[in-house]
Amino acid sequence: MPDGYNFLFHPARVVPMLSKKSKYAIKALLALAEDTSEEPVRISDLARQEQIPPKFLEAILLSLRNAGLLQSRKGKGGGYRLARDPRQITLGQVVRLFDGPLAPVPCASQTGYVACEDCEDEATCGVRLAMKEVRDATARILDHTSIATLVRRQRRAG
Amino acid sequence: MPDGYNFLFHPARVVPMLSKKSKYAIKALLALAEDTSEEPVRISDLARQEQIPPKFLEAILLSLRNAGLLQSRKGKGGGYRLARDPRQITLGQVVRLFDGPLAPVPCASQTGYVACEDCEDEATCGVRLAMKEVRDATARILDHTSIATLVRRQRRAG
DNA sequence: ATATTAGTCTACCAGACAACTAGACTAACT
DNA sequence: AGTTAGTCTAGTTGTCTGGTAGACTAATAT
Repeated sequence: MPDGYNFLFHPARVVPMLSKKSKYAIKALLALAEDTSEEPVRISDLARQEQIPPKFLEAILLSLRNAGLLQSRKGKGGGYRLARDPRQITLGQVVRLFDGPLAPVPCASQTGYVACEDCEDEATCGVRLAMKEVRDATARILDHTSIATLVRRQRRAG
Repeated sequence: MPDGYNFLFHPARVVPMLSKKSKYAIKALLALAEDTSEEPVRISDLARQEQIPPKFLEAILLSLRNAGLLQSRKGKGGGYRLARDPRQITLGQVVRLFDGPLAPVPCASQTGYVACEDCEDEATCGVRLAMKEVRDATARILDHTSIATLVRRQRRAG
């Protein structure tokens, strides 16, 4: 991101907090939550439906499975399903899985605290205090928004 | 950031929302606001005091000057000073200058809106709605925290 | 004038990471 | 045995962060 960056040029964000992985993961979980049939959904079908590069989605779903959020089945009739109730899957879990801690700065993180070496006194550091506020606000939102919440909202809006 | 990333290893955050530039900029502004003497402060002095690589700080201060937040004077007795009241310099301004929009995702941004091409209907997109909440909360904090606020807080804590 | 001081500007660099892609492998069903 | 569909390893490409080096220019002091 150039320093004097002119927003009129509509450039894509360079340092997105939310990676494509997180975004695709949420979209995939949402699609799986909305799928009423009890049959597993194939990667290829999900990829086509949600406009996600198939091989990329494959890696994402695998991570979600390893994290215990999804179940998989191989072979014919196989695919992916949610491993638990959509109310029990929060955006906070997903975002932390793919993008790491929510805090803008490691010294303000709960789940991934790391001290900064250039800081004399953490207790009085203004940057840290402000960033802790941001982290707390972000966590409050993402940890209280579940896949079920999003399904409900989308139904209401659509 | 590896997907199954183990936080126990305390690795430095890989996708920080707050770049070193923003962090150093805030620390420099803070130091300048706390400097009571009316004389300009040299880059080299500021760099030593705040533990910032001098040539890197140089570029940062230049950006802040071009953005109208700092004044500079060349030659002997020269250096940098705040160009305006510390109450009129918010963290939001600084962070947007160096890191771009606050929104985690371009389609949720006020200052740098860009539509996402894989999204069918923006009004019903759950990801966007949640990220807009995050953006609004972040903006509420950073746009209402000024350099003067941080000075006050540090005094109280120290 | 001229030497010194101190900011300005351009250019460059290494390493890391995001966002994909290719292809071999393995389990399950028919 | 053959087909289907997930698993896993290993790239690739392009971009950005966090820095460094060095020439240039303006202001001040002598």
